[in-house]
Amino acid sequence: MALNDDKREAVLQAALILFSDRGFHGVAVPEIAARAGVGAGTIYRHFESKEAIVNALYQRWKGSLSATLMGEFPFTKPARAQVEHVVDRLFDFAKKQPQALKFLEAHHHAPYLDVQSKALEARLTEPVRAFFEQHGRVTRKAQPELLFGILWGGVMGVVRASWEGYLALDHVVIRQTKEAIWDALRRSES
Amino acid sequence: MALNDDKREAVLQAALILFSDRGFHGVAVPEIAARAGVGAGTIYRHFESKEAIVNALYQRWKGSLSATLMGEFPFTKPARAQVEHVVDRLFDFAKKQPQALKFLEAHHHAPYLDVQSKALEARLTEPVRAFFEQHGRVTRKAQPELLFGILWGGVMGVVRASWEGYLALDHVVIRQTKEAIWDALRRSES
Amino acid sequence: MALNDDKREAVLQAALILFSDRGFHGVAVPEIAARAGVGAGTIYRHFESKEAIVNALYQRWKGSLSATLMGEFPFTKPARAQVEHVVDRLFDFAKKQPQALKFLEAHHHAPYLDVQSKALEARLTEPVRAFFEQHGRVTRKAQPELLFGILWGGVMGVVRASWEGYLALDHVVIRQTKEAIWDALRRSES
Amino acid sequence: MALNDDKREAVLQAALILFSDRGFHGVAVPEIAARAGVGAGTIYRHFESKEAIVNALYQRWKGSLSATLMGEFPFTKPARAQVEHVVDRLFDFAKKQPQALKFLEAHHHAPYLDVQSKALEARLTEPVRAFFEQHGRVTRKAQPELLFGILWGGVMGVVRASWEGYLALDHVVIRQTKEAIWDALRRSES
DNA sequence: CATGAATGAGTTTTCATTCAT
DNA sequence: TATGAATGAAAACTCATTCAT
Repeated sequence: MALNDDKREAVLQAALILFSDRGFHGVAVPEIAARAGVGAGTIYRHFESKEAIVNALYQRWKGSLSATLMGEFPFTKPARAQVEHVVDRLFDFAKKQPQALKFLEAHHHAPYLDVQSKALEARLTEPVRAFFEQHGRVTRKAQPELLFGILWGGVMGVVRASWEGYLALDHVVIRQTKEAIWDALRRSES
Repeated sequence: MALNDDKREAVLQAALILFSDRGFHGVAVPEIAARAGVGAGTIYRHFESKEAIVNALYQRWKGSLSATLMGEFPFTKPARAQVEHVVDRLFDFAKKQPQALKFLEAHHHAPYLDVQSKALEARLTEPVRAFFEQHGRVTRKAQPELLFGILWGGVMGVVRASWEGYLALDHVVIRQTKEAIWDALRRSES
Repeated sequence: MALNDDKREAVLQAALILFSDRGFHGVAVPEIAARAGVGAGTIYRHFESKEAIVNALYQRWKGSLSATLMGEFPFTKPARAQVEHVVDRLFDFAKKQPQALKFLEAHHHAPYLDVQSKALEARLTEPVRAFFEQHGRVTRKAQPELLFGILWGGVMGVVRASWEGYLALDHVVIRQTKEAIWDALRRSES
Repeated sequence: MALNDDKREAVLQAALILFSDRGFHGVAVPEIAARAGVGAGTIYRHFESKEAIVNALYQRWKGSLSATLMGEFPFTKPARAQVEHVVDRLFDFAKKQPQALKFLEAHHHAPYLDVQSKALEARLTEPVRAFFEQHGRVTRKAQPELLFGILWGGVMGVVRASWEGYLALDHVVIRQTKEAIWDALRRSES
C-alpha cells in the first residue's frame, strides 16, 4: 500500500510533455493531473510542489542524457571517434526522447531550478568540455568552450530543424552532420 | 494629444527584459508596468492584451534581426564572404541586443504567438536558407536546412557560452567561430 | 472482533491535545491519526466525522469535570466549605487534566458542537448555580449567575496565569485563591 | 487614488466579527470579503495574508483595550479607586466592543500571532500587574499575578455570563462586581 | 478490521483586465 | 489621456473523507 509509483511516473510523463510544450508557468497543476489520469490532490502526495516536479524531471533527464552521452565512451580511440560518439548519442537521444531534450533545452538555467538541479547542470557538461582540453593538438586552436558550443549548438541546430519539420534525422543527415561538425572542430591541415 | 509613444517604448523595453529572463507566463503585467514606470492601466491603452505585447516584441526584434543579417549583404561576393557576413552580423546583434536575441530564441514557436508573428518566423529565415541553394557547389553536399541548422546553431552555441560566462565575444572568438563554421559548411577539398 | 477501544482512546487522546493547542479547524484529521499512531482511515471506523471527535471529547470531559466538582460534595456543610470544595476540585482538575480544561474552555459554545454537547453545557453548570440560591443568606446579595461568574472566572484566571508560567498551582496559591474567592462571594459583615 | 481605507476598515470589521464568532481557521477569506462588500482579491491589496488580518486586528484592539483601561488612570487615588477604575473600564469596553473583547480573549497566545502581537501581549498586561506590587500593603498577601488573575478572570466571568444571556451589564451588576472583586483583593481587616 | 493512498471540493493567493477618477 | 485600486476567475495547494487492499 505504498505510494503508487505508477502514478508518480504518469505525473512525470504528463508534466514532461506539457512543460516541454508550454513551459513551466504555462501549465496548471490540475492539467498535469488530468493528463496523468490522477486527481489533482494526488500530485501533492508524490511531489512537494509544482517546482519539485520540474526539478525531478530536470534531474532525471539531465542524468539520462549524460549517461547516454558517456555510455561506452571510446576513451582510447582518436578524437574524431570520440566526437562522433557524442554526436551519435545526442542524435540518438533526440530521436528516442525528443520531449526530454526539448524540456532540458527549455529549462536550462531556469530560476525555479533548485540547488541540486543547478549542480547537475555544471557537473554534467564538465566531462564533455574536458575532452577538448585533452585533444588540444588535433582540434582547432580555440577555447574548449568555443568548440563545445559549436559542437552542441550545431547538432542542436540540426535537431531543431528536424523538430520544425525541415528534415528527418536519418542516417544520411546524421553522417553529414558528423562530418560537418568534425570539420568545424579539427585542426585544419596545412 | 496622441498616445504617448515614450510610454509604449518603455513598456516594450521593460517587457523585453522581463520576458527574456523569466518567460511570458513568468511575468505579471503590473510588474511590466512598474519596471516601465507607468500605471498598469496605461499598458492597456497601448496594447490590447498581454499577448499583444509579446507579439509586438517578437515582430519588432525578428524584423530587426533580419535587417541586421541582411543589411549590406554582399550578394556579389563569394560564398565564404557571405557566410562570414551572416556570422558577423549575428554576433553583432548578440552583443548589442543580447536581451532581444534571448527573447527571440525563447519565444520561437510559442503558442501565444499570433498569425503575423508566425508568418515572420517562416519568412525571415527563408532568404538565409535560400543562400545555401545558390551556393550548392561550394558548400557541403547536404540539405540547405542541415547546413543552416549547423550555422545558426553553432553560432548560437558560442553566444550561449558567452551568456553563461564561459567566454567573451571578442574579435578572436568571432574569427575562430567564423573559420570553424566555414569549415563545417564548405565542400571539403579532395 | 469488536472495534479496538485502545485505538479509539488513542485517537481521543491525540485529538484532545491537538484541539486544545490549535483549535478544531487548526488540526487536520491525518495529523490526529499520526499522533494517535493509527491510520487515517481507522479514525472513521470509530467516529463518523471530525465533528464527532470534538463532540465525544466535549461530552467526556464535560462529564468528567462535572463529576470531579460534584464528587463527595459536602451538601450538609456550611456554604464556605462548599465553595472551597468546588474551588479545590477545579484546581485539582486543572492540575491533573490541564489539556482537558483548556479544551473545554476553548470549545465552549462552538458552532460545531451538537445538540447533546450543548445540552450538557446547560445541564452541568446548573447544580453549581443552584448552590448560590440555596445559600442566599450567607452570600453577597447578587444574582447567582454573577457570583458564579466571579467564582469560576476568578479561579480560571489563576489557572490561566499558571498556564502562562506566572505562578505554580501549589498549596499556598490554592489557599490564597480560596480565601479571596470566598471573600468575594460572602455577605460582608456589618 | 490611494488604497481606499474605507475598504480596509470594512475588511477589518468583517473579520473581527467572523473571527470572534468562529475562530481564525473557521473563516474563509472570501467570506470576509463578502461580508465586507469587497472582492476577494481586494483583501490582498490591503493585507499581505490572512494572518496579517488577525494580527492587525489583534494589535488594534489590544491597544484600544489598553488605552481604555489606562485612560485617566487615578494614579494618586487609593488602591480601591484604582481597582474600580480598571473594572469599570473593562466593563465599559465589554459593553461597547463586545466582539473585540471576545476576539482578544479567543486569540490570546494563538500560534499565528506574529512577533509584534506577542510583544503587545506582554507589554500591555504589565502596568496592570505592576499596580498590585505598588499597593502591597492594602491588598491581600499573595503574588500580584494571582490577584490580577482573580481580578481579570472574575470580571470576565461576569462578562461571559452576560454574553450567554444570564445577566445584563447594568449599573447594579457592575457595582456588585466591583464590590466583590475589591473584597477578593483587599487585605482583610483583623 | 485496519490501513493509507487517492481524491475533489474547498482553501489561500495571484493576476490579467477594467474602470472610476 | 493616465492611473492604480478593484476585481473575479483561475492558480497552487490542503484536507476531510472514501475505498481497494
